[in-house]
Amino acid sequence: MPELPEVETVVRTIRPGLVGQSIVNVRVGRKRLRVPWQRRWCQSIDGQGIVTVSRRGKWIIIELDHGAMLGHLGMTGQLTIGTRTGKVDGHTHLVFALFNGTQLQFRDERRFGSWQFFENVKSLHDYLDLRLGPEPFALDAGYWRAALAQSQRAIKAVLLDQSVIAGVGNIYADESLFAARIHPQRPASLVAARQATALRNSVERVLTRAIECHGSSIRNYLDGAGNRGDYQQEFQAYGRTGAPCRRCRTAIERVRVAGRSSHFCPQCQRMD
DNA sequence: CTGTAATCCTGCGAGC
DNA sequence: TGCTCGCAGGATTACA
Repeated sequence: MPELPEVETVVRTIRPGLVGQSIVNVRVGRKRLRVPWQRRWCQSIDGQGIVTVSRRGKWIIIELDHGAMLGHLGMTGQLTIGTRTGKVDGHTHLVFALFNGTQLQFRDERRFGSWQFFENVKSLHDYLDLRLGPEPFALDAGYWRAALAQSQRAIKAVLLDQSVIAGVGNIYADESLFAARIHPQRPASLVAARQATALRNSVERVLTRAIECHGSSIRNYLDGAGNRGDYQQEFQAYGRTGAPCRRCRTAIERVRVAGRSSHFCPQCQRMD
């Protein structure tokens, strides 16, 4: 569910309520998340102050006085700040009570999300650096050109590969490819230099605009205050199978690329 | 190094 | 109404 714009929006909406606060209690649900929460982490976290809240790719980093928590929203994760009396259902797996009476809650229907605690920030970043390429903003042109030139994979598969570029998911890959007029199945190495640059710019533009719209809410996504995003109203390709392309009226098609549904305009986005 | 499929889960809409 | 099927914003692993 959440890609970079949604994660960025969550971080921005929870940050003011978290920084400067301290965690006075941790409650853990029974059901296991993708990465099992270690009970001993509760001891480590209890009583700690929250120093910063940030994002790297689709990951959320909550830095504490000593150590840091690393979270991922998976497909259906919701991280919100509520009141201590607020309702939590069976899908709420972590509740961090704060000194001021509010609480940070993690709710996740499908439980593809995860939360981990690291004793020090360095080890957390080592963990991320192992998995993530550069952020998609101000992406180095040479790096991007080389990344595409040396890959025979479909261009969309490269966009979705977090170790090449961090933060792009299925929605924004489709939207960026549409904007740059590139067919999702086109081998990356065959994307011309001009097109590669166009794609790099499209990714940045699409993500920036999506952040302005507070992300896309199709089904589950909510920001840190429990509000939906609006970017779904601006989708050009994603989820528009059969609908007319907003540029040329040709019906949008859907194919499978890298195991994911991929939406594109067969007229605007040519294979050759 | 590829690509593909399966895996972890729950919920929803389509079709019968 | 109730059932089954396919699909869903992600990451990781196994396997051809």
